[in-house]
Amino acid sequence: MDAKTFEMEKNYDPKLIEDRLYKEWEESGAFKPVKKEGAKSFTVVMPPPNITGQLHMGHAMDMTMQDTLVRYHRLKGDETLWLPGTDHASIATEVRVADTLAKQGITKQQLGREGFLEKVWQWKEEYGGRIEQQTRKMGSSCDWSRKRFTMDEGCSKAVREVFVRLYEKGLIYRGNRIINWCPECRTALSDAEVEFEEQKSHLWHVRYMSADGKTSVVVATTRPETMLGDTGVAVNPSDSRYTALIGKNVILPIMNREIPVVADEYVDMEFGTGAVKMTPAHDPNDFEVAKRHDLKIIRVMNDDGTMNAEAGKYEGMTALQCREKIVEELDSLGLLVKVEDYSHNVGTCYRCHHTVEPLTSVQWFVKMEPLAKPAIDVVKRGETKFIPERFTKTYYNWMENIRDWCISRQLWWGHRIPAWYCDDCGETIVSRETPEKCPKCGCAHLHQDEDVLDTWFSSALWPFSTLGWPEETEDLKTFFPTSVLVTGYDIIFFWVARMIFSSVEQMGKTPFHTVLMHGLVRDSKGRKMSKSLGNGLDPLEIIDQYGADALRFSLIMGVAPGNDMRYSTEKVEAARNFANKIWNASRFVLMNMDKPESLDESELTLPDKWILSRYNKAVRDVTVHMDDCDLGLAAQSIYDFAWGEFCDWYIELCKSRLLGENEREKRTVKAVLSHVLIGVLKLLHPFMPYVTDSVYRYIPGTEGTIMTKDWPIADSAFDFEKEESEIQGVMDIIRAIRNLRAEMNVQAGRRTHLMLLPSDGWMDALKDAGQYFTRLAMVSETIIIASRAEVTEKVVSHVCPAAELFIPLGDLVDIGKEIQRLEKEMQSIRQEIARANGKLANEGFLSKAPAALIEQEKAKLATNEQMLISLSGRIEELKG
RNA sequence: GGGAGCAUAGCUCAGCUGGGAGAGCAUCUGCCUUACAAGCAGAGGGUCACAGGUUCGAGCCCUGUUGUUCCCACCA
Repeated sequence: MDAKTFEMEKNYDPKLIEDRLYKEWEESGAFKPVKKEGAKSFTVVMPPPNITGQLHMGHAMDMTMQDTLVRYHRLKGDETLWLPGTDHASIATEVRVADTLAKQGITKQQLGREGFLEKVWQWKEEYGGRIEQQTRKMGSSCDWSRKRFTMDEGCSKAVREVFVRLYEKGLIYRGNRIINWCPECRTALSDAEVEFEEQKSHLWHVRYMSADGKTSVVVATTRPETMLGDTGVAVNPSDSRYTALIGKNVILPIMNREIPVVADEYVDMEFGTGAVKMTPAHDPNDFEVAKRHDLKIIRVMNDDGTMNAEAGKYEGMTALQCREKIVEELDSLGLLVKVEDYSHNVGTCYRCHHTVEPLTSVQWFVKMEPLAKPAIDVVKRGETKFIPERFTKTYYNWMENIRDWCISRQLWWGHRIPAWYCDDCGETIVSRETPEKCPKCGCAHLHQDEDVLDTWFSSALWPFSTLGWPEETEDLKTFFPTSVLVTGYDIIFFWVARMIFSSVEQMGKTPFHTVLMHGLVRDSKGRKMSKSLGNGLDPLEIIDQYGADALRFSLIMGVAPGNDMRYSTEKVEAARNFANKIWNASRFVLMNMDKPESLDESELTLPDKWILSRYNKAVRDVTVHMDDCDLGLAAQSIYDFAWGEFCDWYIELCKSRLLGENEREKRTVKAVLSHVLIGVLKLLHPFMPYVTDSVYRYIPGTEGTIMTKDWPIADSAFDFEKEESEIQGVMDIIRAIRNLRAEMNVQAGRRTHLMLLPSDGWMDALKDAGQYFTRLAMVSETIIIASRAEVTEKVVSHVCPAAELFIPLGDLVDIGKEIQRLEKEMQSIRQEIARANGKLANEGFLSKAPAALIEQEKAKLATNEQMLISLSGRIEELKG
């Protein structure tokens, strides 16, 4: 036994391996791209986790998929870069740090902007590294020397550059428009950042008297408090109930303000009373109507969600308090006509989940229409493909209906908007550099816009800002456009779409040719993992228990792209078992090897040729699936080959020669074993990097890490179609023997004789197969017979395509039951024959099915007919 | 209101351009057979939601129905 092998424990223990191996990979520079003549580049940018974040199952899946692709391409010899980084996560981080400070009794305001930002940077230093360490634990082979942060110097420069360019093209503007306002976070939000949730409420019907006091109109509203800001009532122009009122004024109750009745198509005659109160400052639709009819806009709410001076005596109340009071007052005035139960969707903040108030405010916007169109076109032209394809539709749908993007946030942590205002003349200056003086009036009284940018503004530039843009760097030239973007379908709008239009606009190209989507990792009951439910699982704990390879494999195998998956311990255990299987198969091979052996084709026997041929198939399958980004299928292919064919069959089939005395045979077996084992390790390495690399190093003749070796290529010299079907015949016989033994309750340790009557053409394949039956089917002696007449003992028998087999079992055999059993077998063969005959009698099938398929059916039919003859012959004998 | 996904073995899920339904777990039987009990061998278990259609042939393609999940829109 080789000294190296002796070190191998009986079970694979990830803890002894992972950290040490990762350190070695990283320090050796194996994660860095290697320039090679003629090599293609393969680039993945990591979706940057939040600096406040901790690794969760979603990240684990994301990282695993990326690493799997990256390791595959590295093995294929591509110039491969996986670029890691973190996101400053403006609002999330600010809220988080502010909360922590609040617990210490400190407010943001006390610290002031500078002081607060200092705290956040400290926080970043303290926690920003945490997720990096956790990413390492996953085995992620990203190039840490290139790691980036969305607020580092380069990314900040890219942000300014893009902002200024868009401003200069008129695609960024500042305006007073209705936006989503989170009173809790005290900032504007984009449409994408609002989540709707259904809430039970009421629909209040309120009577507004006409100015002349002769008539009235009843409006229905879910938000009575906003009536304080009403500046009109709208009805549908074709609504005969209200024709007389159009153009007249009504009196807004409580405020006693005269407001006009206008006609607008927006109003649905069927809903409510068919008359809608218009509150342009607090409702997006009303805002649009107001613009068309030149209605006044009166904001009645403060930024903190309380009522302002425009609300008169209600000033200072929260919206809800105000609602109660208003309803009371309307009731006492006799203007409350009725109250209906009503449930409707209320917008909430995606960060703090408090109710979002639509209100008018001066903010910065990106004009989307001119950006959206070319971004749709690149996908239509196939320059970026979504996997699975259905997400293309989601993308189009969003892009085609997109509204302008509100990008300013009333926060401190983030990229400050590069706009300055002249205190003297009011000029707005947007500039890459901090301006010294006002270009219009020449004064130096400038102050910068207080706001920061939406965090997704910088994320949108990630595929090129991380590569050095706007500088023309080597990396940018080599690695842009990137290859595959791996991310969850939940951030198509936030991130993927915005990267595409930003890249098309700034770089003139799509940022990646493939978007590989994955779903959510849910808990075992199918619920979304979340902090509030407390059902989240810590990937690090799983790694601690089962190893990183097991976790990785469990997140990949059997998962279809874009589909949600349920996490289950059983799955991880199964993956852990597979890692152990690989470890032990390797251990077996290595126990019997002390030096490298080379393959000599002339020495190969039936099982050798079979496994080499099957191995070729595995190589082809895995490669195709990897190229298609079908990681789940690729993993399945390796699993099936490694366990189901290599371990279960080849290793067992080769043992008689390997443990025998013939040195030449031994060398051949060793050569085949190591050839296939090394191949399996390479195929599996992208999925299970640790166990594969640690085993690889035990193999005689290998040097260094497996991760920088070559991806296997199927060698067609080792395709053996004939041997594949021959061994199929042998395997059928083995299975039949095992089956018969089990059925007859033969003691497991008892060996039995075997008599074989080969079918036509099978003699060659079977004449040396005795060794396999001996080892795999507890056969003591195999006797090839020429006719059934040679069977003189009490036997059980079975018909396989390759042979009829007989096992003498003496008194265990009950002739009556044996006849029954054989008749049952005959029955199923008859059904098969009927099925095949039916097909072959079908004119349509014969004329339209592929020739190969027809031949296959004919062959099967012939085999089955042969088997039927044997069976009925045997039954006749038993009966006679 | 619009769009999408899912429905396959007891459970969780695969199933590539249509060509005899698969895996893991669970269940039952028997095995510590010198790589592995985290293992080996054997067995049972499915009208591929339902109804039509296309086709020589449908789990897969088309139409509809039912159930379920999600996304978008936001009729006050």
